[in-house]
Amino acid sequence: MQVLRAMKSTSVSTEKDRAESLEGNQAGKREQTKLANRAAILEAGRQIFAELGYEGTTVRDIIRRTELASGTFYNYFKSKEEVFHALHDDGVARFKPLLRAARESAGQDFQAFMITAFEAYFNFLMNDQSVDREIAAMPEWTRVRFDTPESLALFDELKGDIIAFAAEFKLNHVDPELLTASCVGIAQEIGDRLLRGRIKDIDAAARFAAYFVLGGSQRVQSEMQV
Amino acid sequence: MQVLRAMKSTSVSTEKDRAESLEGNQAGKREQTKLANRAAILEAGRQIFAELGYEGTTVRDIIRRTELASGTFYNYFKSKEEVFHALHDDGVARFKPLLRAARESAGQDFQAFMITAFEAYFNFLMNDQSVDREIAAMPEWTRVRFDTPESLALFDELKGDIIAFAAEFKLNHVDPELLTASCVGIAQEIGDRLLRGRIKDIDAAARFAAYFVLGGSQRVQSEMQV
DNA sequence: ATACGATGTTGACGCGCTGTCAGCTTTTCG
DNA sequence: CGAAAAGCTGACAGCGCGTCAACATCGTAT
Repeated sequence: MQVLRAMKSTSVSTEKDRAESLEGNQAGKREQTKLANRAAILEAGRQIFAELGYEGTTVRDIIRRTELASGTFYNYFKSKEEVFHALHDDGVARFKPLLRAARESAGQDFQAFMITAFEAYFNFLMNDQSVDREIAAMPEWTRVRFDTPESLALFDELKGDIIAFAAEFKLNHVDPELLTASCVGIAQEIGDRLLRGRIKDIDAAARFAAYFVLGGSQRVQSEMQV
Repeated sequence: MQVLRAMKSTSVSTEKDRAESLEGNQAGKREQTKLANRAAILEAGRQIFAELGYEGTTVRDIIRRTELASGTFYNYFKSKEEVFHALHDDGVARFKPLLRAARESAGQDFQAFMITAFEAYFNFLMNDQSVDREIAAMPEWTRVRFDTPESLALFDELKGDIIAFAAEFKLNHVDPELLTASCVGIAQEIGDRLLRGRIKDIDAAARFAAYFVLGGSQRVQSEMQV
């Protein structure tokens, strides 16, 4: 049985847009079911991953939560990994505009960019219904991390921004790759602690990270004393 | 068939010590085979994980590389995850003394500690036969990360060191948890790039990281211009 | 030396997941 | 409307999982 009007309202946004864009036009029924099935699988996957963790879920678990037959799954995805990648990429796509907004609101102000960007990331982490959020928050010892092309594109975009600011501030001896990597590493580790509740204050964390990137622990010291 | 004198010379060091310490004494034969079996499984696991990746390997793959029967595996480990954790912990145990050496050689010099510690970590990553090294170097999109109690203990030790230096330098407004987390994040991301060959110069990377932690991008700029 | 209990090993078994494919249903289009 | 294309279905063979009754080996008491 195919899934026609499945998709709960919680469905993944970018994917939903994809569906709706064809729905308005009188798309062929075939086209519609394909979109609906894909969306149903993704939504089921999002739920199951959140419940069972990445390792714990099976393709069968996902498909069982839809009205589709097991074989149909493989018309849309090769494996659970591909489902997760699609969900992950969707999250990245949702975050991208937030990063762009941070850059635009900051103008030439490197410090403002850093604070806004870290804030945007941490808020996104804590509030967006992304798979990564659910997964990372699980009390597991073994975790997964994903480097999709979409992730790498985001990294490159951030690197581009950082290169621009570095040029502005004559940081010509600072390797942009290393600098960007460090920012990402910091965001990851601090984000992880936020998700696990070991740290509560999102804004303080963002300021810490931003000052740290700009001037290291010394700068943090001078800025954080109220 | 039990494995008595299995262990290749490449076997995991800490575990090997455990075996040899009992071998010298006239340990019971039972005791010996237990150690040898455990070691054989670990060594087989190390190889297979390196060949097939974490996700790709099965308990059967591991046991097939030993002379043991499948049921025996479960007398020693609950799952492949537990094998990996043991291998991982072993790596952590091998790294720990290197970190201690860095702290002792640095005396009261925070900068020296940071440089030596990052150098030690990056060299360890690139040269030690750890599972993590092999795994991280694989061209996968999906990766695993492990937070074992052993890892957390290492983190706490590092945090303790950092707290000591922070007190020395009156960094009383710098949250040690966040600072340590940032160091770890930087080490992870840069280490990853070293493993994947995107970056070559280990010492330059260590200096970058150390200066970055101390004084952020500005400090890197002023220190790295030869 | 022998015998017996304890300890550990073995591999076959039932179960569930994987990915496939022949057959069937639905859609498209002339 | 009818034929061809598209795609859904679920049964199936293959394999990994964790278990366990039967068996082998070791330690120990006599």
